[in-house]
Amino acid sequence: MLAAAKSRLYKTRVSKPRIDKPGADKTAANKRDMKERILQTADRLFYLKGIRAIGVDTIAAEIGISKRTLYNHFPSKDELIAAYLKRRFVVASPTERPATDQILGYFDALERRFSAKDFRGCPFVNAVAELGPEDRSVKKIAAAFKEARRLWFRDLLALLDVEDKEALATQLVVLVDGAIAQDLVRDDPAMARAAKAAATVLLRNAGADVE
Amino acid sequence: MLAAAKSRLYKTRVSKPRIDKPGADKTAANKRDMKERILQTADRLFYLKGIRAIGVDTIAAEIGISKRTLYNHFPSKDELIAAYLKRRFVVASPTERPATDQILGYFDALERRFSAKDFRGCPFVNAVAELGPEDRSVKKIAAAFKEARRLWFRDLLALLDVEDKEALATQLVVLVDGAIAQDLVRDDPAMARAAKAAATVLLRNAGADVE
DNA sequence: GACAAAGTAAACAGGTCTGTGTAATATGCT
DNA sequence: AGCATATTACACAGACCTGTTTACTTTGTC
Repeated sequence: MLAAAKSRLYKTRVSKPRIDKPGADKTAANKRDMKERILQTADRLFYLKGIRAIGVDTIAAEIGISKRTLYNHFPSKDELIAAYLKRRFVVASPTERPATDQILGYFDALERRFSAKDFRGCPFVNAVAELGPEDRSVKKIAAAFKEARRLWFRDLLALLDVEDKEALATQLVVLVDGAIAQDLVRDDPAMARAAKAAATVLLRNAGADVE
Repeated sequence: MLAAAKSRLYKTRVSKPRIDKPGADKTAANKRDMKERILQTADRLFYLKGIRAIGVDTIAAEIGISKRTLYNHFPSKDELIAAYLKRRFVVASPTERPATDQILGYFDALERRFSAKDFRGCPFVNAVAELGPEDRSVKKIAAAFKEARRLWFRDLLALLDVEDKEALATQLVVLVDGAIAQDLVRDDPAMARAAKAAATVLLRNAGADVE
């Protein structure tokens, strides 16, 4: 009764259902889940709508948690943004397939991504464009990602017998980012095919066996 | 005296120096100047700091005019953004130089722009990234610009004897935007050179006389 | 000198955003 | 059963943003 009497001071807070609220489970495992769930939602909204366009309120509301909980997992929006970008930092690992297949297949995968409804350009380029180059930490992550992808191409090129694999790898990432930028603005997945055609010419010109 | 008595109602507004305020000249010619001056300042700030990062207050304060004056020239910030992008919509006109020189020279010019202190990527791509693809008008202007540049390349290629100039023109703009995106993130003007080298290979492969 | 046009400062309305404070409540673990 | 911890709802501070209003001033022109 004491609790009830006290709670009358606070608007309409007597005893809410609170049945299947998302944050109900408080085990250590689910605490990690919560962080991951916040990241997943932030990823989707930041990427689709823009980092500046999405407030922390929106993210919390989308998950169904309070803003306070979000701030218990991430000390600031900046930290959440950094975590979002770090989580996007995934570079494909080389497979058993022939190197040329993997390189040219990358452009096929790109075209498939362009065709997806929820594609909205490169999250790293977008973040730098949105937050400005003054944001050192964001730019650093973005630059690291771009270099990692360049190295992925370079290591595949090393398996081939091409001249100047460093330069060629740089040209390939230029083609990739160019296709992405063009598709972002023009909504034309064929840009990936154009980039692939160019990549094919460059590979053949460098002495690789293509086709 | 009456005016003085009245004005006492308003804080500290008795008679300010107002000597060489920018908006002092009110001829029709200078009215155009004012609009242009607003656009110039908006351009610089929007491009360097980002459209969302700059408020209309900041622009007005930078010029030394009142916010009201700015709103007398542009009915809303959206209109100012649109005018900013339209003003950026400048495509080089073809010159007397040989077509290959013009095409490859474009990448040299790109490298020079990358090296400039105030380069910050493609204003159209940045605007789409910042404002989101839902902003139809911005995306439309951006797409039109990209297409205009592609046509510029295509018309130059038409002067050469190359096969499939449409496809090659697309590949060239992919290289241009790729170099821009890479430089934006990595601050490396050499990206323009990498794109130029790739363009050279593509041109030669298509049957153009290069070098 | 009078007047219209354009500009000015400053406050304001109404909105959004990040981040914090607080009291109450729910849950897992011992 | 009791305790630590996580979570909740909600209010709020403080900042900034777009756009408007108001009373007044400056300027060129007639």
